[in-house]
Amino acid sequence: MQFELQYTASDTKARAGIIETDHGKIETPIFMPVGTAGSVKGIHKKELKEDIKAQIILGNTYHLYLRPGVDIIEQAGGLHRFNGWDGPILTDSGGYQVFSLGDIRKLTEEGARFQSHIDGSYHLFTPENVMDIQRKIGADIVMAFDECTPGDAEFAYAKKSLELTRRWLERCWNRFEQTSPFYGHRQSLFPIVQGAVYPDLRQKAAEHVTLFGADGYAIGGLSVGEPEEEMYAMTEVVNEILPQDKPRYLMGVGTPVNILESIDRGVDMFDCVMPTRNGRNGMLFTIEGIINIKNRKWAADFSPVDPNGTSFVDRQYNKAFLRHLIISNEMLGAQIASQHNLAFYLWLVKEARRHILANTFKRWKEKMVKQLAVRL
RNA sequence: GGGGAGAUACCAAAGUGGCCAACUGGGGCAGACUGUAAAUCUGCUGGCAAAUGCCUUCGUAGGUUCGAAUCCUGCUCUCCCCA
Repeated sequence: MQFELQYTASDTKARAGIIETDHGKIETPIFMPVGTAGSVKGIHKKELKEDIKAQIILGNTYHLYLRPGVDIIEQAGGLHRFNGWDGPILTDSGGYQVFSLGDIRKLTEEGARFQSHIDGSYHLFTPENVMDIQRKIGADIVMAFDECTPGDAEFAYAKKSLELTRRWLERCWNRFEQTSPFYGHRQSLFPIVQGAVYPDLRQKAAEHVTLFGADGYAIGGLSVGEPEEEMYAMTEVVNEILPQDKPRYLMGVGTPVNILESIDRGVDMFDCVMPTRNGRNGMLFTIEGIINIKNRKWAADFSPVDPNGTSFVDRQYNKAFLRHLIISNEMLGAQIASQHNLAFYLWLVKEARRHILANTFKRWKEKMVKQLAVRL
C-alpha cells in the first residue's frame, strides 16, 4: 500500500491524499462504511459502488472468525471473493469487541479470552492468531490487536492498558512480518494509538507506533464515552507526532461534525456504524441537519427524502413514505435510510477533499459544522 | 321465548374490598445509538402542578362500608348456547 499526500493547506491541518492498494485507489479524506459481518447492513455491492461511491469497506475479525469461521473464508479465497466486493477492504482486529463485550471476556498478557456472544463457547485471541486470522481474511489493511481503553478510564488503568497494547503491537508486528499474504495481494498493518484522554500517554503512544514505519496509523479509544473536546484534543496531540506522509485513521468516528473537525485536525480515514445503525433507527443525516424521520411532523411530508441529496433514494422516495416504512418495520425503510446516510457521508468527505484541494476548506467547514448539527 | 357470560384508560387485557391512577401487551409520543452482541434499547402515555402534591376515573344511577374497579339493587348495552 502506498500513500501520496497531495495537498496540505496553511490555515488547517486538513490534508488530501491518495491511498493505493492492490484493490484500487482511495481518495482521502475518506469515510469507510462498516460491514462487520462482511456486509454493509442492508446495502448491495452495486449500491455501495455506484450510488454511495464507497471506496473501501470494513470487515470485523471477531465477527467473521465466529461466523462463518475463518476456514470458510479461506475456502472462498478470502473475504473479497467471499462477499464479492473487489475494492479495498480493511478489517478491524476485534480489539473493539474486547472492549464492548465487557464481562464475557478476560484480558491476560497472552491475549483476550472471551465467550462467543453467539453460543457462549470460549475462545482466545492473541496478537499472533489475530494476525493469522487477518491474513486469512485477506483485507488490504489490517489492524493491530489492541485494548480499546474506555473513555472514562483512570490514568493508572489507561497507562497499564496502553503498556499492554504496546507489547501486543510488538507481537502483532513480528507475526505479521513473519507471515505472508494468502491471496497474492499486499496487506498493510496499521498500529493503533491508545492512551485514553491523557495527553502524555497519547504522546508516548504516538511516538512508539511511529517507530514501526507502518503504512498508516490509527487513533483508537476515542468516541468511547469521553467528551468531544477531549477527542479533538487527543487527535491534535497524536497528529502532531504521527508522520506527515502516512495516512491517519480515526477509528469509529463519528458524526458528520466529528468528521469535519477531525479532518481539520489532520485525519484522513474514518469509519462509523452511525450512518447505517442510526439510519435503521430512523435518523437521517442531511446537509441541513439531522432528521428523526419517526417524528410525527414528517407523517405527511411528501417532499424528497433529501432534496439536496446525492443518492438515488433521495429523489426516488418521499419522507412520509420512508417514515411509514420505518415505523412499520418494513425492511426497505432500513435500506433506504442506510443508503441515504452512507451516500451523504461519502458526499461530505468528497466535498471536504474538494475544498482542501481548492484551499477553501476552513471557511466551508465552519459553515457546515453549524448546519450539520441542527435538529430538524 | 329460555339459559349463561360480560361491560376497566386509544385498543386488547389483568385486577374481584384498602399495597389501584389501576399489571401486561399493542398502538401513540419522544429520546438514545460513534473501530455494530443493535431491523436494537430507554422513557412517557387521565388532568393539573410536574419534586414528595392535588383533582377526576374502571357502562350508568343509587346503596352497603371507615374505605369500592372490586359487594348489593335498578337501568342500558354486548356476546354465547338452546328453542
